[in-house]
Amino acid sequence: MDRFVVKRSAEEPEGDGKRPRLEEAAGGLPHPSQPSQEIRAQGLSLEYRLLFGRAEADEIFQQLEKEVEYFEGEQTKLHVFGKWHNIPRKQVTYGDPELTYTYSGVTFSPKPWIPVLNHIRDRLVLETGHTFNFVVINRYKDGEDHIGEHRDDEKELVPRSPIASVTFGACRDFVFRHCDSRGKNATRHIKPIRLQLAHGSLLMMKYPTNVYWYHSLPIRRRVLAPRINLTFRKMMVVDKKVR
DNA sequence: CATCAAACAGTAGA
DNA sequence: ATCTACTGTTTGAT
Repeated sequence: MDRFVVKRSAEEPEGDGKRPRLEEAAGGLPHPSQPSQEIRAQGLSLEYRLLFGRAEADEIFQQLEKEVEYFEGEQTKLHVFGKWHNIPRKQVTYGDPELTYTYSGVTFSPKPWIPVLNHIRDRLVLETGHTFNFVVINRYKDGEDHIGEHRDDEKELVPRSPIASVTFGACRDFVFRHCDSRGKNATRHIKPIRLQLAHGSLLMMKYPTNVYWYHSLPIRRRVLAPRINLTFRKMMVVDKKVR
């Protein structure tokens, strides 16, 4: 791994701006309890660290397995290239009640917050100084479950707000690819960036990562255990359009 | 109107 | 013999 810069920064209060954010002014500076790795490439800005120790992560994982209720029925299907597919994972959204979230033409309403999710969310505020009002939970039952390349570029996201990706359970490869180096007509040759996301880890995806970089969780047949990933976001309240 | 897809299937190469 | 990475899909939504 020599094509991107990894910097150690245990104490750095904020990565991308000179001025403190409003949230920090309100809630105090973040207090990271673990050293973080900064991962940078052109247009990519990530911060990776462990958020929970082994014992606490184990406990949260079990709680998630017991208490999270995933979408069923229509909400587990996706229409792509003229065909309907069952998504190769389980998925659900939780969040503040007035929010909605749309992808691939389907609008989701979040389920109301539950204690285990608030526990994780509180820790994120404490450690990063950012607040979140919405979370997408994906459960990959084993290495066959996966998600294809995409960007988190939904309209409802607060512009430039970071996305916090928290992982529990099996460690899986996670791949970033630059939009200009995908497919046959690639205009540039930017090598993909591969990360491994460990049990209890946090990956902060900061602006402008999602403008230029696609990410995916590819199939890994040797992985037999489940992984639960939670992506916490900050969404805007959008008036529902009446047509 | 042009773009392009949170899916899979097929295939080549490791 | 697997497994992985890359290409194409071909149609409806934005």
